[in-house]
Amino acid sequence: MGKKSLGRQKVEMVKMKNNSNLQVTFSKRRPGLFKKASELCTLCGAEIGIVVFSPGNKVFSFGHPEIGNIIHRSAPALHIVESHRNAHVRNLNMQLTELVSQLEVEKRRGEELNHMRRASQGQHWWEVPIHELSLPQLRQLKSVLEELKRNVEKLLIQTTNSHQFFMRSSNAIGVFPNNIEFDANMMSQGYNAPPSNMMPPGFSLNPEVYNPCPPEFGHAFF
Amino acid sequence: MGKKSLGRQKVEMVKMKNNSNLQVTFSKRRPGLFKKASELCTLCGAEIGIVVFSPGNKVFSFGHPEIGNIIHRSAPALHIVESHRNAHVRNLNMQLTELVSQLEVEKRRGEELNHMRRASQGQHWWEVPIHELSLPQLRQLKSVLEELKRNVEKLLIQTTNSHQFFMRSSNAIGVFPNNIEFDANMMSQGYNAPPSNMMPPGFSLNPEVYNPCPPEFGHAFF
DNA sequence: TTGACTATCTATAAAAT
DNA sequence: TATTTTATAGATAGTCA
Repeated sequence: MGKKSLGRQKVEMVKMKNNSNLQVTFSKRRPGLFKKASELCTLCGAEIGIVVFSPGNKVFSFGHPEIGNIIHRSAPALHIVESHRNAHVRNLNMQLTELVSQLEVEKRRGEELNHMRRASQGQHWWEVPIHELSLPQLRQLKSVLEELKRNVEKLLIQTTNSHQFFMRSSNAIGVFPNNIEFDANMMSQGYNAPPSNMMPPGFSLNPEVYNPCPPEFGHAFF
Repeated sequence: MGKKSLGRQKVEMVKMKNNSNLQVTFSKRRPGLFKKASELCTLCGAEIGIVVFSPGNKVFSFGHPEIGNIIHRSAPALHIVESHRNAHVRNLNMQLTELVSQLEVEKRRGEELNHMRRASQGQHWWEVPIHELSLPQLRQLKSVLEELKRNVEKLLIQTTNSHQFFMRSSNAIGVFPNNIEFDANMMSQGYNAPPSNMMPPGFSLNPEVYNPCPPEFGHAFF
């Protein structure tokens, strides 16, 4: 009897022409990618976040570890400054997540707009909801930002206070290397910053979330 | 003659005990992961962003496509509202990247603090630079947020104007489904949002950036 | 879609260099 | 410690159910 199949064939590394093959390949390779990531997390203790926009514009995400694990893994008897820092990070994370979701919505809406334009060539291009949606979204964003700003100002004050406290209680300050530093210039030139993400359980804006079998990783990272 | 090597052996899917093996495995598998991602991008036209924190706390990132490509790939003769949206997204992205980098620095500092605490048990736990660094960082963040808020306000005004323009030029508004909607409640309950990121060329906060051979992808995504 | 199945390609653990 | 080699483990293209 002859061979049942030719088996796997080599595939040229260019965008696939056949669109249905492309879909199948994506559906097979995307979980492969997430599996590789999960293995890297498990074997090496790495922390990984991945976002994938599929050719059909669906969103898939992978993250390890879950945000909750990170927040709670700090030991109970921590130093006051560290808890301030944790609060700060937690706060930023929450606010950031909100910003990110705004962005995501904007992006998806843009894609929708593209689709509608392509789908209705010759028809009325203005028949899109974008100008309707922009106002409430921008207003929402504005209020989120205002709250974020207030929070940061509060933290600034708190940290100032604890800083002064340390100035009084220890003279060790200043002898350690300042190995993390900012300046305003840096910010305006652009840089390479990794994304952060947070996905509380029980709610999904839309995307499929990879929730693998091993307990080691969840669907949020930061 | 006997075999020169046993070849690849199966490895159990748990965190590796031997720390130097772990390092080696990470160094081998991380580029493998990025390669898989790049293949998925190339073959299927997917858009992917990855961030990896190594066991040694280095940061690696992968992104496709480059932010610039996304911004410029919109057709030249686009409708005014869409260009507003693009400006909006671009703006949010830039600001978000700044927030994310702040978060990243906070996170790394937290880990450092943990390391130092573990490393110097019984020594002076207050000998950490955290209370030194917090002030400039918080101040920096505050100014970034203020700028972000100003930008959003500006966009809010611009969008309001274009909205009014459309109100005058078309009566099609309102007949289309409002398929993306926010409300403040949603924001406070948490949701699943994929991260966004932006990494302009020529600058790196710290992390290694994957800059693969094929021209198809760069080191930024969004 | 959503998986099996097979044959083959690719990634990589260990050893050698 | 980094690179190359060896040989197996794992991923997946093509196919069909």
